[in-house]
Amino acid sequence: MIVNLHKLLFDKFGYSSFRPGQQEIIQSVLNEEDVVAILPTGMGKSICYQLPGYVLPHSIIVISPLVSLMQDQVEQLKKMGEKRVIAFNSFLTPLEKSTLVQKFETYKFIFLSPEMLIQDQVKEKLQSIPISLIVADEAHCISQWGYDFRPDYLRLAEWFNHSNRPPILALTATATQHVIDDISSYLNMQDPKYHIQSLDRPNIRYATVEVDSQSKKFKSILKQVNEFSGPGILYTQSRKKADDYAQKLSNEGIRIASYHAGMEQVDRMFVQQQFMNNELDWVCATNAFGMGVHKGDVRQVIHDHIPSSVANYAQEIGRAGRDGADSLSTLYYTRDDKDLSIFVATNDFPDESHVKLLDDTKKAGLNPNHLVSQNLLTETQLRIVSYWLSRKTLGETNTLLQKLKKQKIEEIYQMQEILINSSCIRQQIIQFFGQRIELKPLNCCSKCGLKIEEIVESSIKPSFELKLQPWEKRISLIFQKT
DNA sequence: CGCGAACGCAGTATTGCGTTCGCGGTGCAATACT
Repeated sequence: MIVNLHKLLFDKFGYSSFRPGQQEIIQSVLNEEDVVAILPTGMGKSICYQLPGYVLPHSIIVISPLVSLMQDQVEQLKKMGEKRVIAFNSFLTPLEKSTLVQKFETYKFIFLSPEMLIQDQVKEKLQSIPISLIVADEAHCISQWGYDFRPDYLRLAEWFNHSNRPPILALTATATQHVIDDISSYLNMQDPKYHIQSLDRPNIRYATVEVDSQSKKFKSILKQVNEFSGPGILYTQSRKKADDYAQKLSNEGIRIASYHAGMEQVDRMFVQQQFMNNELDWVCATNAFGMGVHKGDVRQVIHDHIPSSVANYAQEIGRAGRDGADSLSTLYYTRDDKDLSIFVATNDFPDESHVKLLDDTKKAGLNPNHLVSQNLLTETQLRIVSYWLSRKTLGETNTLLQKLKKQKIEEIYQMQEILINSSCIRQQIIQFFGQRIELKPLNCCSKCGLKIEEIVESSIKPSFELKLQPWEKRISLIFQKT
């Protein structure tokens, strides 16, 4: 297919050149190859399917993890003048859904969740219309969520598992070899092309600070947020802590709000909007916050805990400095924090008793949903155990769940290891993704001479004048060039 | 599991000690209520 991609890029998107990787990915897509594309955060992943949309003749299916993300992307495409676009999700009424599903072929871009994708009426319709491309957006979710949170992520290939299916494009910013393997195998890819960009973010400095108590941690973080302005994201491990920090800092005059899954959807959207519009300088959030937050000038990301994996850590700190300007990530932890991280990660993990309970219930011909209403199983536990039990024997399911739980714990130890050993943090993160760093900036990380705690501790009480100074000046020491 | 807030206690002003208790992530779709 001969297409002037640069002209199309300029005409439709207003850009005069591609960012690294984009053109190769788009070319592969137009060559009808299966593609796994790994681009660092902020490197324009959506262009990789939006541009082919103007070349390819038929519909493009985009599998998206969050309804809010779908809505955003639909809005973005509509703003660009594309009307043939739909987010097919539970915001629609049953009547709207049954009407719209019949008109799928009239849409250029159809956004769907994995859960919606495998519903019978959707599945059947999609099998009957011409489709040019299937896109798995944020494809690491297959690996990250499929096994123990949203099992429908492991079922994406069910409806297109045939010989003349359209090509598939998987997009993500974070992927280890293991995740890449999961993506290509669960999407049933045929001899996929890999387009992998360097995931190193030289403009982000990695600070880690070990403190000896929770209260010290709390105080240091308050001080850092107070004295070094944002925009920034403060990640906590619980909803309550997110609220606590936000309230305390808000009382001290910081424009901050909390964000977590315990909040109403509209409030969450409002906080995200305010943050993106610079009406808030900080968001204090659980790991619910981040996907789809396209804000270039986030200068800081702070953690008050040990993230549940190196991949999650990389994802979260990667939300800083998308504009390429110097940014700082700081992780505060205590010696015991890993225990809480392990508890949180494995607390509701289904075990043998849950598997037996569901197996017995099914054998007795009873409705498993009663187990949830009787609080014997959580909804997630039911979904996970059902998924595996319907595909494996009781024994296999137990073994698998045990293995998954062990893996989750192992991932936390891996994360902790990065914090406590003496090697460069940047190097360790990049090695984790099987890559090498090209250039180490000065004051690269806490292991390479960055002393963030001294800078935070030595800073003078904030005054009106100080607060007016740009944040870069306050800690310019960190960002001296090599 | 393990932290820390809250409480009870002693005994009368404030603090300190021991114990109990609460708390801990991620989302879809659909349903049942206002």
